[in-house]
Amino acid sequence: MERYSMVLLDIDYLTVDEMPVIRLFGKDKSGNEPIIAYDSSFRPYIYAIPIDTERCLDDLAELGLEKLEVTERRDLGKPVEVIRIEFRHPQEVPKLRDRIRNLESVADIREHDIPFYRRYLIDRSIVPMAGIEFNGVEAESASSITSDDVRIIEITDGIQTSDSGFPQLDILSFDIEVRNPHGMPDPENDEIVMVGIAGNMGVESVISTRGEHLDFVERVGDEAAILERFAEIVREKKPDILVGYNSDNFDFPYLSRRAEILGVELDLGWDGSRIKTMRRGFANATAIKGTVHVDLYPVMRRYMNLDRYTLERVYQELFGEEKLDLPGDKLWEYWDREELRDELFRYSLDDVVATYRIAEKILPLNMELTRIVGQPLFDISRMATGQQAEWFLVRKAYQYGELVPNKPSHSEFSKRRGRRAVGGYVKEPERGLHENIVQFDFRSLYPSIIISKNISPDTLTDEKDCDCHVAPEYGYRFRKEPAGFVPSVIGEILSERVRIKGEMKRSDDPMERKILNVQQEALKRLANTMYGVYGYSRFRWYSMECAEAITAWGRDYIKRTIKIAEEFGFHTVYADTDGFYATYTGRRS
DNA sequence: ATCACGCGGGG
DNA sequence: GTGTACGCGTGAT
Repeated sequence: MERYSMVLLDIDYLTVDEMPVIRLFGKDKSGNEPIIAYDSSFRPYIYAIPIDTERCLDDLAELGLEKLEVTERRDLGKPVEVIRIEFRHPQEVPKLRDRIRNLESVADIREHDIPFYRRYLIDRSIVPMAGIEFNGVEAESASSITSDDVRIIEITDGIQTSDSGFPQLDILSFDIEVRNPHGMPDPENDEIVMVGIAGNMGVESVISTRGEHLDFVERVGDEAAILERFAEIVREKKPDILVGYNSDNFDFPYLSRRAEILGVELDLGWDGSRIKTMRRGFANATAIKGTVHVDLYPVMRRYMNLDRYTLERVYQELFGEEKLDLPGDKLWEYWDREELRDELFRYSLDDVVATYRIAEKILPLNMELTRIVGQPLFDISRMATGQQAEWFLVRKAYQYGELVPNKPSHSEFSKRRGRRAVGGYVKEPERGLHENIVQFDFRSLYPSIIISKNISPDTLTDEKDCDCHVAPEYGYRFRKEPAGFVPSVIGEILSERVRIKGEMKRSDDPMERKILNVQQEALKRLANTMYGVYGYSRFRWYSMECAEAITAWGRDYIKRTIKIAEEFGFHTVYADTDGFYATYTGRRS
């Protein structure tokens, strides 16, 4: 047995002999070698909140459930007795949970919809995009499905985070060009003419059947060979991250269909598996086992606020420079006409390099969010900020011994949907040019209110004679003691941020300061998200009372501040939520 | 006012 | 994959 350490990139599970086996995909920190580590020690479980514990244990045993443990957790702060029900396989959970929920001895079931790999990350206290270490044994021979450059390790025990340094990530970006003479590209008819790749692994080229006189073009025989060469490069390089722009919904589905038609295998997974495109609601997501595929389009949509999110627009906003842009419906002519073709090659290269540059700029923040939230980068990069906040809280709930609330039912969801908390106070700006403007604003107004007024679903109470904070306008009451779940978590986030900012001030290494700055930025974003999620209808800790109380206190604070400023001779010309602008008149009111 | 519908990105 | 899912603007009624 040996101690292994690696950077954790991705996670999933397999079924071996009907039992689940967690797979951890990572890279050895020193040699940068790909590793797949198997852990067969983890089992799925859910909680039942019993009405009658003894009867419930009998009823569960009757369903064939043997591993039952009576234990204590808190439910929105209140201690409750629960039965932890262990299953043999994750897929038993959806099969049995309705029957368990419908038992007369059961009041409710909890944590029955936490994906198995997420449960593992939370319960084992490990996070992706960070170091982990474990005891294990090297598998005798890498199985036939796995290429020989991947080490296979069976984890025996002792998995934990390891805090040694984080190596430079291998990032590869890609982008395809299609010859589509009849409107939108149709993979049934329109061939792929170029695949551009760029990254920090010594790659920057366009793979194509033409362009032989251009030094950045790698020329191959036909379309199938373009796809094969692309697959070969990805398989050989095994980048940590593969990025595209709208690649979930365009490049990868298109590549897959063309590969199918041409009989090419897109087996890019470290285990030799094919890329897999999944339907995720209204959109797709393409996954590669091992390498993390990040589609920058959904990431950029969340990161900036623009009218459009085309690659050109996003690039211009981030770097202040225009990139080469050709009309999409004319690209096929650039391919067909020899005198224009070089321009198409340059456009292809420009696109893929732009994609890489955006990745370089935006991934550090997403890596930090991944480490803080503790779920895979693949998921984090496709999650709305509310979802990120929720999974962060799910992890915290485990640490605090709190039960995770269930997701709202369909009817609950539609009931919530129409409701919206009144927003911040806005005083419409006075027309005209104002001189000598003074600006006042609150630092992290909403997070501060949540903490100082202890606003949390578990501190909200109907008791009249409690030691409570009472919300203005609404009169909602929040117990002062003990600290609520969400305020505690935000408190942790903010104090961690203060610690990092202190470290940043002390550091004189510009590289280190930059990293610390991204970390504190990620924490700030998460703290600011926490307020909004109370009013987000799919949120597990949804509370319209909390959402309304926060903005009510916010309005109260800013109005009172404005009033005091006016007593000192200021005149407010514009106010919005957490700040206002004023002129100094000297007239005390 | 309320509701169904369609779009985003990609070529 | 312990699947299964957005949010907004538009035009019609």
